[in-house]
Amino acid sequence: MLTDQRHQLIRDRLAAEGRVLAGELASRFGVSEDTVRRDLRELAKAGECRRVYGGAIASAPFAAATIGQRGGHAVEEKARLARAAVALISAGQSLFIDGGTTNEAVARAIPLDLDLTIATNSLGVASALSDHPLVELIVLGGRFVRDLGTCVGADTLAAVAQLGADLFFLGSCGLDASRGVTAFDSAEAEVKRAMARNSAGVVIAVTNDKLATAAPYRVAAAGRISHLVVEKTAPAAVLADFERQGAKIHFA
Amino acid sequence: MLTDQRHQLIRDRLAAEGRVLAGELASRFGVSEDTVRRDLRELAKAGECRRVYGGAIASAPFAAATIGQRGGHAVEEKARLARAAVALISAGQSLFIDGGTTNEAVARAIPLDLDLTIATNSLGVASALSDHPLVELIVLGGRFVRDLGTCVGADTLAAVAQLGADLFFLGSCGLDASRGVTAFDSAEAEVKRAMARNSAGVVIAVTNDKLATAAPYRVAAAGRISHLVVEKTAPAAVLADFERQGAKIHFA
DNA sequence: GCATGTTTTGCACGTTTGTGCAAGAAGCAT
DNA sequence: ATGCTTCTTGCACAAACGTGCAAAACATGC
Repeated sequence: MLTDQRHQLIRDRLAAEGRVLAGELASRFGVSEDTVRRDLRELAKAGECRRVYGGAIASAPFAAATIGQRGGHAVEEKARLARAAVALISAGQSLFIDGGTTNEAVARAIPLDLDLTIATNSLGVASALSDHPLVELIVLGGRFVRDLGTCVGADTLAAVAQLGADLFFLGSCGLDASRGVTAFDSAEAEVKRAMARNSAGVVIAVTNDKLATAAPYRVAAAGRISHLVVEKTAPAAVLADFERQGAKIHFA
Repeated sequence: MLTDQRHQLIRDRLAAEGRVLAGELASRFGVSEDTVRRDLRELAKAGECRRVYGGAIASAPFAAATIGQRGGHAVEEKARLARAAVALISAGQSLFIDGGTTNEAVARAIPLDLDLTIATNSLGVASALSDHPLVELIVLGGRFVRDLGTCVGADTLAAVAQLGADLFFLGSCGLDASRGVTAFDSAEAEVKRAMARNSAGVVIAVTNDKLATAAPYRVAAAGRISHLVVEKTAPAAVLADFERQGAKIHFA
């Protein structure tokens, strides 16, 4: 990867999110953090960003415009979860990625130098992956549900049925050790079930607010979860229940 | 291999990808890296690219040309075309919308209070429509082609085959009265053909630079075009040819 | 036909640039 | 204050670079 190219991508990201993290960029570009830090130093010298501990933020005039817009603190938490989740992926694997903001964060966190085959029914995930040159992207079409940002229905199920994956990144609505993974919508749950059925492993990354909650429609038993990525502050008691049922716990 | 020939190929690649790698070109052309470097130095001297460590990137004036084409100054013209094209839509209709920046502009121009059923294989179109509350949106999945921003392949064709539409907004690569509508890619052309087959009317909105040009793969005969939306400055002679074959001309 | 000059290309050389690693300093958090 | 992460600096190594040179391909002139 060319140095200037990296600089441009950093600029893009600064424009999109207002701030960047050194570690995140490093894993994304497949280079060492030192290199990213050097890049950031150069951009800062050119006045394109301001260097801060941990990364850099877009310089003043621009920052005002975007940072307010996406001010959520959950954004950072989800990005952290996403980085931990991405660590479970190996080159050459094929993945299902479900919808939801956490999974969109996962898609954004996938390094550019990883060759993967990824099938998704989420528009947001597909968009996030559309600039990954090494990712073979398969869009699972169907009836688009606005509230979810994903496609569901018979067409989606048929498309999923034709595929298999090593890992399935399941966007969870509710997660409870006894009731398992649950969703708010029947058709959505059906698609998730199909993806789970055709995947070797199931990965779920959740923020604490989803833990120990349940929604009406059942997607999978807790025992089906291979990897559970949670915040450091997740309640240990809840995690122990999942762990007992075979899930490997990863802290972001 | 001739020197000028090599130069042209490098130019093409710069135009297509925005950057080139010295080593990559060397192995591709079967010459030494030194030769490629000499080529790049010459092109850089002529202002056609900027030399960077590892290769070269398209220089500013050129980058402006392509970026502008994809979203700079032509944007206003495309928005104007899009507004004129949208006027052809009636409430309650079902549409196919193809990929391309012009069609994305069409999608954005669709009023929020129109209830429609729209099927698209373009991520950009789908995203643009994802906030239209009254639009029933169907995503036509398949293998995603980065350069086109659309899905193609057997899955896409199968999805199209199940649907019918009143109007098909065809994103055209080349448009010529005798050769008809043409596309750059075989799989892309196939999807367009399927959409045209299942639609009552075909609408094409084009900027002047696409008129009277042709690409390798044939999509449909000129006689298949129901509505042609063009700029006010489009050459009358060309339009007359289409009109004779049954297309209704609309000026943006 | 042969010699000469020009252009192009590949190779060898030393130099520059970018990158990763290690060690120590500095910043942040608990 | 302690322990962690992140930062800077120096260093080493590999990749890419430019230059000079020689061989080959081609054209040109005698």
